[in-house]
Order: sequence, then C-alpha cells, then structure tokens
Amino acid sequence: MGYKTKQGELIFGILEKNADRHLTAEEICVLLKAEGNAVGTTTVYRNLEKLIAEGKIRRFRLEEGEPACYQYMGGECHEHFHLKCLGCGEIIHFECDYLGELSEHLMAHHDFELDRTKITLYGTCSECRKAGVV
Amino acid sequence: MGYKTKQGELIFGILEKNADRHLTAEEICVLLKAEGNAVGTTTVYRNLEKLIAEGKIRRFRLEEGEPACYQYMGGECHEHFHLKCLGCGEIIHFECDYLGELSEHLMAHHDFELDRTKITLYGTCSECRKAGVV
DNA sequence: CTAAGTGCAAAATGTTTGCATACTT
DNA sequence: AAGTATGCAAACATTTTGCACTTAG
Repeated sequence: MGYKTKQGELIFGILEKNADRHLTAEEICVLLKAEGNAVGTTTVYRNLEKLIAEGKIRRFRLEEGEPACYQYMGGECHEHFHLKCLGCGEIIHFECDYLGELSEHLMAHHDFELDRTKITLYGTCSECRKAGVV
Repeated sequence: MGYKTKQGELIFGILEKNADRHLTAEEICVLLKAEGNAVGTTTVYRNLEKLIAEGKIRRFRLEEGEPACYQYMGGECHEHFHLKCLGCGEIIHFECDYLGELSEHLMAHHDFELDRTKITLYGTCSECRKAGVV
C-alpha cells in the first residue's frame, strides 16, 4: 500500500523547497500550477494527510478561521520542542532539559503522560517582538 | 451601543453556569433549547462575538476542523492548559500555575514569548494508561 | 490484472451575511 | 421614532466524500 505517483512527489517537492515557510493547501495548488504541474485540490489534501501520517510534514492552525498550514519537518525532529512564531512563522526546534521537568509535572500533578514528540508551542520570537509584529 | 436583550442574557447565563467547561456554539444552542429558551444559531454566534470583544469569554480552537469552544473567563486572565489524550481523545482543560513557570523559562532561556491561549499538549491520560490503550 | 491514486462535482461542516421583522431605549 | 438585535434562509470557505477513470506495481 502506497504507490509512488507524480502528484505525490510534486506536492512533497513543493513543501521541501519551502521548508522555511508554511503553506496552505491552496498555496500549494497555486505553486504547482505556476510550475505547470497543476494538481487537483482533492489530491493535494489527500497527499498532505499521507505526509502527516508519515511524519514528513506538520499541520498548523495559526489563526481563527484561516486555512491550515503545512510545513516540511525533515524527519529527524521528533524528540524536541517546537516553538512556532506567530509573527514570522518560523519554527524553532531545540532540545531542552526543561522538557523533562514539564513532563514530570504533568505526571505528578495531572496524572498525564506527555507525548514529547508532538509538542508545538506558539508565541512570538525576539525578532518579531522587536519589530513590533503581533 | 448595545441593547440588553433576553437572548444575550440567556447566552451569557449558559456560559456563566458552565464556567468550568468549554462549550461549542452548537452546545450552547442545545442547552438553551433544553431550558425552553431556544435562540437562533446566528444570534448565538453574534452574541459570542460580542462577549469575546468585551473580554467576558474566550474562544478556543483545539483541533483542526472541530468547532470552536467558548468559555466564561470571569474577567480574570486565567492561564489555560489543554491536554489531549491520544487514547480516548478526551480534552482535559484546566488552569495551572505551572504555565507561568514554563512561560518564564521560555522567555529567560529561549527569548520566546509564549502565547498561553494556544497551548495543547498531547499524551495519555491515566484511564487509558491503565487500560493499556496507546 | 489488481490495488491504489486522481479529480471532478457534490456534500459536509462551521461560521457569516442579507434582510425583513421585532425589540430597546 | 431611531437604532439595535433577531432569526430564517442563503452564502461562504475549507475540507471531505462518492464515483468513474487512470495509473503504478
């Protein structure tokens, strides 16, 4: 299960090429069309779902009512924090001992076992705070 | 600007009475109807918008594609945490002082200003751990 | 040849808008 | 009376589904 298709590769290609930013499903369609490789919206959504399941990309919902954004995540970023800046969209990845503390706190006080592979926190990076964005 | 209406008070009343939980717009409609005070969906949405603007309630978006949830905030700026169990899908929402610590840590060590309104962590609740789910 | 993928049109979902009517002040 | 609010129906926007057709293995 899982054939390799031209469309699937095109979609992944776009995300890979734009690893530094997040793209909506529609933006992906537009970019593909601009390349002369139009792909149906349905197919884009279905392939995005697959890529998420494979852990190759991530979906983010940034704003109320706005469409979801997708972004290439490499494949190696599973054991750390992701901080996503709401200003510039940049994703900051890092290892941090504090993760252990958070995890312990949740278990001790809330009887909840944290899945450390899915942590994305939102906020504003120093650049954007300086620039007054957000 | 702003007349006091029966519907507006009913809607706020429901939120106030359910200050301990999240309610979707639809749930609010259902609860109102159950009270024998049916209010139109449109009106519910419009009043929710107003209450948010006044800072009396807050809107949360937990999951992709799922409806927004609204909750009475008592005028105080409570820190709000969401834990989503990957086993049963239940969302545990509550206030916790630890959020302040996490927030300070991120600012002090990572120069990142946390948006406390968008925090959802994933993991496994005690029930599901016992049941061996996940 | 068979399973999987594609893409159009249509449905589903949650939310918003147009507008005539009803209510507040 | 004048200005708001209501609520139905219809519009919206994003995402999903049904289905006949194409493509990969």
